[in-house]
Amino acid sequence: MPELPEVETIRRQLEPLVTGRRVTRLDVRDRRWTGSVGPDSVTATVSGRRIERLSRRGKYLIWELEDEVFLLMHLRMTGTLLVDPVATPAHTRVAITLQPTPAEGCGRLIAFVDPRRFGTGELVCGRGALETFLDARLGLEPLDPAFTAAHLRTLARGRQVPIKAFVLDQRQVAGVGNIYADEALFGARIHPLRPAGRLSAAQYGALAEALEQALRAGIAARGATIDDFRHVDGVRGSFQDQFRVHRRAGLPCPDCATLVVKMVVAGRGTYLCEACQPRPRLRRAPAARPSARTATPAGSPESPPPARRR
DNA sequence: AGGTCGGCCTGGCAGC
DNA sequence: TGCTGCCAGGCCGACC
Repeated sequence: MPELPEVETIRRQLEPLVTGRRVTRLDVRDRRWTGSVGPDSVTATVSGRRIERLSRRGKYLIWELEDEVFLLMHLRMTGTLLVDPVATPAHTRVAITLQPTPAEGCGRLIAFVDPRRFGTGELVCGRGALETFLDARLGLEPLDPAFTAAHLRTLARGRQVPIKAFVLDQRQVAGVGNIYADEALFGARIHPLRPAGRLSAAQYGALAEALEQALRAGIAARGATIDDFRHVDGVRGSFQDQFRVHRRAGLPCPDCATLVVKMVVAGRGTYLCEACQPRPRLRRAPAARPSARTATPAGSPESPPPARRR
């Protein structure tokens, strides 16, 4: 599923092919693809405009068109962008035709393909509106120089949600999805269920670093292909070959050979090594008391009844 | 306000 | 073989 490295891979491949060219026509074939602005309006606004830049923030791919028109694409789980597919692929939701260049003599077709139809397109007019849109949805990316241990610690202060849920929250940490969250938490030796606000100072540092490393490794490998993700020419990414825990339940941890386990955190399949990522101790009554199994019979002199809390 | 959960969607696969 | 039903999950909105 496309996370930051996958979207960045697409952006880098697409950028030289589209920058400076004019959109002949944008054809929205699935009316549910567009957000607040209707498909006809998206078509009318985008068609005929020149592409000035292709940028990215978090998992959004941003087509920057002339006159401060921005088309924000989100691939969600199964979205892919294909350039000049041999035939129009099944599940094509949007088709973009680019004006021919003198050198090529023919236009290019870019297809937004998305079997599960979770992907979306959003049209935003004006740079201020773009910033407002993004700032409301996205926090800093781990690749941002300002994304430090101190930043993470401040964000997480007082939060009780599991750290995995926290890093998956795009308003906190932009660009991280299920794959890179698992890999980064393993890299930082942090259990995914640990409350976000209860990491040690060293752990915030390790996590900030591990998130950045995981994303950079993903970009270097041109993303991960589990089932749907493809490069713009249909080629697969290779980061899945470097997974250390993600989707490796029952296989040995690369560091200690303990078998990787799968659990559900924040509704997501979550993979970890329980030896390398020790489970947080449960917060309970301050005084340790004997468990029911080993307790001496109630009322005996050795075992006064435990003090009730509150 | 912080946290949890269901809905969206459909291909693939396990189980019968 | 063919059917049913479950699972995957990013994001949003409803709910507690």
